[in-house]
Amino acid sequence: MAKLAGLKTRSIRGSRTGRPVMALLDLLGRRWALRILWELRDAPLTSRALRSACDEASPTVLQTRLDDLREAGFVELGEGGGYGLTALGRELCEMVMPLHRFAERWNKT
Amino acid sequence: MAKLAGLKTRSIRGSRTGRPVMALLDLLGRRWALRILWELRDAPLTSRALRSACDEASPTVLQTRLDDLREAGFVELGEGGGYGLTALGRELCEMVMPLHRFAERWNKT
DNA sequence: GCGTTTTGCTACGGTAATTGTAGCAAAGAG
DNA sequence: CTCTTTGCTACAATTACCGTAGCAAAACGC
Repeated sequence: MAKLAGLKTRSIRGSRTGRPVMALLDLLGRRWALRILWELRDAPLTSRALRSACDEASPTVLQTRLDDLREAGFVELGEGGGYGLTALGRELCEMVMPLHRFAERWNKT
Repeated sequence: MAKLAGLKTRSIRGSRTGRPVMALLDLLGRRWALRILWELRDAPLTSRALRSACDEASPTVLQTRLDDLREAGFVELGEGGGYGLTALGRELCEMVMPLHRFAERWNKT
């Protein structure tokens, strides 16, 4: 119910302001969203493997976020099982990648 | 208390895994974090102006997130009042900017 | 076939984060 | 002094999230 309620109250696409960026920032601002994109960066993972990669995060949120990302068209569930990035998702992931180098330098501040 | 509890349970820098990226993804994954960076992209804003820009978000979270971003060194409070990005924050913001164009295309999917 | 393992996914109670409204003290302007 | 605006906080209510356990279905081995 938490999932449905979340999907009802929040409007991913178009958001309240009508500006697409806001909707995207809203989606990426939810917990584990960026992390999931990050972990799927170079290979699809099964739901269980993804959970392990995400520091054993609760399957409840992971599933919810996976649904969000799937509805947004960034993630898809392969027919042979396992979650992977779509073409659009890979494109988005390309923008998240530079954060790696940045975080390294940031840590030394 | 929510703020202090948040800062206690979560460890922004270094995080649980020790990898800086995870700490950064964790920080940016909190609500309004990305949005705040976005709204401060080209000019400092007062706390009230920022609130208006963020769709009248609750000042409680905004303040908490502002503290988080300040502790991380991305945002600073100018002596004349008003929140602005630090040099590091501007650098990070440069990586968020491309999301704008991307979101426009994404909306047409 | 039958059991075992793994898949994606969900129920449930507890905890933490977020919301929304109201308001404070301090600093500046008139 | 009065009025406005600053950054910031209290408080209760709602929502999101966590952690454990477990389900049905599909794929394995035998």
